[in-house]
Amino acid sequence: MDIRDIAAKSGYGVGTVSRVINDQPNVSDRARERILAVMAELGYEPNSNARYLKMRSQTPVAVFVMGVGNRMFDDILGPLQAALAREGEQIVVTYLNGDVDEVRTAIDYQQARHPKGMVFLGGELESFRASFHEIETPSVLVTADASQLGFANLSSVTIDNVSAARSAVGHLLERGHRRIGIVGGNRAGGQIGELRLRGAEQALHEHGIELDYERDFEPCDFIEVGGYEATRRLLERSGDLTAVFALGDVVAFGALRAIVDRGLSVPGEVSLVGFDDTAFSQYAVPRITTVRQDAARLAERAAQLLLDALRDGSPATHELVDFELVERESVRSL
Amino acid sequence: MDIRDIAAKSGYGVGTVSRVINDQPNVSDRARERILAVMAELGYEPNSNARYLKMRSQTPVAVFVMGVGNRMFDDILGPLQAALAREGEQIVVTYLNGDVDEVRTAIDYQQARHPKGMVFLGGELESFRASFHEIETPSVLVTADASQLGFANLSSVTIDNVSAARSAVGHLLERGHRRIGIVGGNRAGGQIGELRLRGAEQALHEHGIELDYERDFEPCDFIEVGGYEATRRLLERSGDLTAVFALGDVVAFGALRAIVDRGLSVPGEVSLVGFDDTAFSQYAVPRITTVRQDAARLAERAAQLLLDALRDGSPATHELVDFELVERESVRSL
DNA sequence: TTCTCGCTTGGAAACGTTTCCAATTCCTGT
DNA sequence: ACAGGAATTGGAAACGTTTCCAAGCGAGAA
Repeated sequence: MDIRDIAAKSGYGVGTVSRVINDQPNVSDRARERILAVMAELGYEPNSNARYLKMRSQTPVAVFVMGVGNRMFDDILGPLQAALAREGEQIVVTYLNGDVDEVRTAIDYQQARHPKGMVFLGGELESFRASFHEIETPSVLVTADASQLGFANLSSVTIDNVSAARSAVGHLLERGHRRIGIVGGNRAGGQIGELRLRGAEQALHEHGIELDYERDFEPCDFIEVGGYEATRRLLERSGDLTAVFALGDVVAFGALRAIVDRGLSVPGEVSLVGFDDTAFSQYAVPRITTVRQDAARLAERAAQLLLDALRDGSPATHELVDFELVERESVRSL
Repeated sequence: MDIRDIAAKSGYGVGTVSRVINDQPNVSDRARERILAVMAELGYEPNSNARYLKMRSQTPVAVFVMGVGNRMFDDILGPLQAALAREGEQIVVTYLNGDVDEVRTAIDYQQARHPKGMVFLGGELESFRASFHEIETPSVLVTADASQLGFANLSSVTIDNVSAARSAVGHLLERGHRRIGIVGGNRAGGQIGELRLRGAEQALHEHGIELDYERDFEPCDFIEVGGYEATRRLLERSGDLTAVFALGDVVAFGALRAIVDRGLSVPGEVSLVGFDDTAFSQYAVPRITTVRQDAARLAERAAQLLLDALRDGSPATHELVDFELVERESVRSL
């Protein structure tokens, strides 16, 4: 069924029908009414491919979520969608679980549809350096720092991960902790993990302690089981740890369980600080001290950056949003 | 840039170029090579709108996630994407957070693009009865029961929620609990909550107890804060509760916190059982007894049903997958 | 040489829209 | 009654592909 069918049946021309469909002026009420009626009667649906073809218009903003199961991303996704929707921009999200080929395919696929813009949630972007440099679609990285990654063509909004991690570990240090284990940040070298690790190292260094990677650091993916296993190994290796810094709340969740499984209590024997301030750290028993990354604000700024680029063609920008150490119940003073 | 530009520059006709693009036979190696070279040189990218228009082909499978932040959905999404990808089907996911208008818009939008198929994750479908009846795109509901909802045109895969809930509450009953509070399932009447509630009621009934909705039931959304608030209210109202059944693990997470905040211990003073078996219940302290809903299997079956419908036009089917009560540490025998 | 047959190739038509321009109709003021 | 302008309308052209049919070509058979 065609716009021509509608035209024929309604007695008007295709031009008029098209104008009705697109809510354009210069159509008499009579015509509009009649045409709408016929469309309803025939159950007509415009063909969006033809439409997009003709309008040279683009498909909605494509959002890529790098890693499923990290609550932080869920928290960002909602506000992001809301902020974009407010300006009439639809989003289409693709979930990626890290496999390089999969990511490539997905990005290529979406790129081929010429999305208006793209948003990347999450950090394991290193392997895509090559593909990313070619991107000219307005794009923003959320939670990862494009400038540090060397993508001058992409915007990004993130917190200062190294400072944030430094303050988290600093907090532990101020409370008298000296033997601090660090868990999270995956081996492959995700940017986020790396930056947070660097912050931790700095804090330690400022207190005259050099981080012993071999002994006090255990990498893992940002997923509960990763945190659990990594912490288990860490604890096994160095029993004298008095605190654990998890590079993400999901990881902290696993860590908490691992600590308890070892017969230790939090914060009684081992203190724990997380990162992100997702629902987990707010509701866990005990409530977890963590670094708050404001998901809503991140999302909002990302949306704004994208919108700016879409509307005025604003150049790629890098933006930092504030973080905040939120003290709860999982850290004990020594 | 056009397929015609490629044709002109390569010295071949558009037909041949098109055949090269689509990897079709009947093209000499010489031609193929030359055309590929020109395409690379000019950085040509086929216009997918034109292509889809002409091929009357459809956009990828659209997945709708009804409610962001419920870990269960994340757990399903990964395997679902994987299973579909294995058969070459891409997915595009839309996140919905329950607002009726938003859902309508999103579904309309995706429908207009004529997706090959659709998948709905989650249950608050009641308000869309009208729209759903008109769907003729192969679609499957995951986690919700299409037949009970009266959508003969949709497939669905789910567990038997009422039996599962019955066994969960039965477990509590067998352990001697008599004063059981139920929390979760939202007021608006999501199917899932309703079914689980019914199962709980049955179990109680079988033990000669009639559920007092006013006193022992507190509805809430499937989100941590909902579980927290609802449980707080419940506990305030009836202090003699000896167990709480949360209609979802996320809810149980909030419930656990609320119980502890009241100075009660789990399972010492209050036992807790959840539903879903997401990472939360496995890693929580204490580990939560819950009803296992096999996310991977759910996803796999859903993918298969959809694929069948896509390939052979198999009719809508309703499928049940097994559930399992997994006993952990949050239930005490009285 | 001539015929056939199979592989390549070219290009017009079609997919379902929007857009633009020209044509028509309808008012309004004189 | 009529001119002139505004509002409405019709329909051809164009968007960038794929598809189909006809045509070209060469090689092997007769």
